[in-house]
Amino acid sequence: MSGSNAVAKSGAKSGAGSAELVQALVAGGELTDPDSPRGRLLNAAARLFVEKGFARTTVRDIAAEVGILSGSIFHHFRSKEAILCQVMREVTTFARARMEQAVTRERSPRGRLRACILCELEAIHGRAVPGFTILVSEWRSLSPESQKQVLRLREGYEQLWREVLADAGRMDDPALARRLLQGALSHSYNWYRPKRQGLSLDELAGQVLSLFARQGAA
Amino acid sequence: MSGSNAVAKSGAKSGAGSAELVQALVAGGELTDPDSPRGRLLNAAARLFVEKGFARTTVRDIAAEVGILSGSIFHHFRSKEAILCQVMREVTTFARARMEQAVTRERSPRGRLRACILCELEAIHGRAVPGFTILVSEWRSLSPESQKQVLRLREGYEQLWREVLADAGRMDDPALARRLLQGALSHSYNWYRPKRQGLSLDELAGQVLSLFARQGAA
DNA sequence: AACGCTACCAAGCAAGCGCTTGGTTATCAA
DNA sequence: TTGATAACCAAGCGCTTGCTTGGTAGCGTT
Repeated sequence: MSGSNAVAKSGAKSGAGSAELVQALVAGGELTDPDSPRGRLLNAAARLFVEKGFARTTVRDIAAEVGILSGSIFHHFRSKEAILCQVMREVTTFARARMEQAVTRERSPRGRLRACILCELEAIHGRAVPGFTILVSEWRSLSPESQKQVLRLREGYEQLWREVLADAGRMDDPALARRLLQGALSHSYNWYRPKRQGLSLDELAGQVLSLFARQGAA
Repeated sequence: MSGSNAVAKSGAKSGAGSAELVQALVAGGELTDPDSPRGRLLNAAARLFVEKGFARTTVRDIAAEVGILSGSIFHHFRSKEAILCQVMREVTTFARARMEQAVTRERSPRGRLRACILCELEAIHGRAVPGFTILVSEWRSLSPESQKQVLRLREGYEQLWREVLADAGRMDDPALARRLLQGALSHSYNWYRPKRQGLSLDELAGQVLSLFARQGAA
């Protein structure tokens, strides 16, 4: 929970917007500068992977998105899969930093759980963490070695979730609760449409919270 | 979609086993005979789609699985996507019939909900409904027209779920509950391993039930 | 002016893809 | 015996894919 990473070192205040958080992570070398050619490629790839899926996105698509030719991509990345891997790494890093920030702001255990839920929902649906859904939907497109790399980064994120869950209620098994929650939340990408339903992300987070923690501990 | 040999294992509960159900549906023209060449192709395709995903499965893979050459597939199906579509249609048909059977056996609302959860878990993890996970994981691989076809069949399955949910507790919104539940259950495909954890599907169903319906209506 | 470096282009290769074509074999009914 | 039909083979076509190669324009440094 105590951020011993570049975020804290860079002095990111609790209330900093996404722009500042990104800046801090870029400065700490944990994220690629989104204004660099490489960063632009990563962002374009993330968007396309979300939109069409990894297999149906070609390197020509990605290249066209940033206005270069397909071959030029391989000046920046060793392979198409390396792009996916790096996207996942950076998405994970950013999502974790963002959730740490959100959790720190809350005082009550239940408030922290709600913050986590909302945080992940925003990552899935908003533009808060572009490419977040890929972590689930394209997981099997990664080679086992790449999976290990991402998993190592992911562990901190999941650890935070589990701590918050364990604090927030009398769940027999926080790890199980997290898994069910992750499935429920990530699947919402397939049906939640903020305009069509009259349901904001914040309200949805509340509904999820009340379903998963009815007895309302703490 | 159930192979004739997969039945014996899963027919532990009371009532008609899967074999009889498949037979009845085949006789009714709702399912392709799994022993026909076309049926064998559908089964092989379903297995491969689950295992490697639709995009990474080639028609040559499917053909090799049943011992024919790739070109011969197109004697039975118009396109690769038509295979996916048909797999999804038959999986949906079978899963619905199976769940109706399971629900009818139960007397209490809570028992019916539990039966639905277990039923879907068995569809996801067991060999009860091979290819069930594709309905979620490969949904976007279908063309819009094919999606409509499958959706029409799916509607009955979802309707049944919603009725059971509405009966089983004081959920404000059965449709929302179903969606969260569907995400949670289908995601379990990515982490649940019956051998590694000491957790049976039946126990998992119980855990899910108690998390989602804590106040224990009915 | 010469260098080194980053970022990119132009062209295309080898492999793999879904799918087509024309023909062969086995089965079975009339 | 003939003819129809289902099931499949053998060969390969046209296209797309990820990726490679060799070269160049621009820029800051020395």
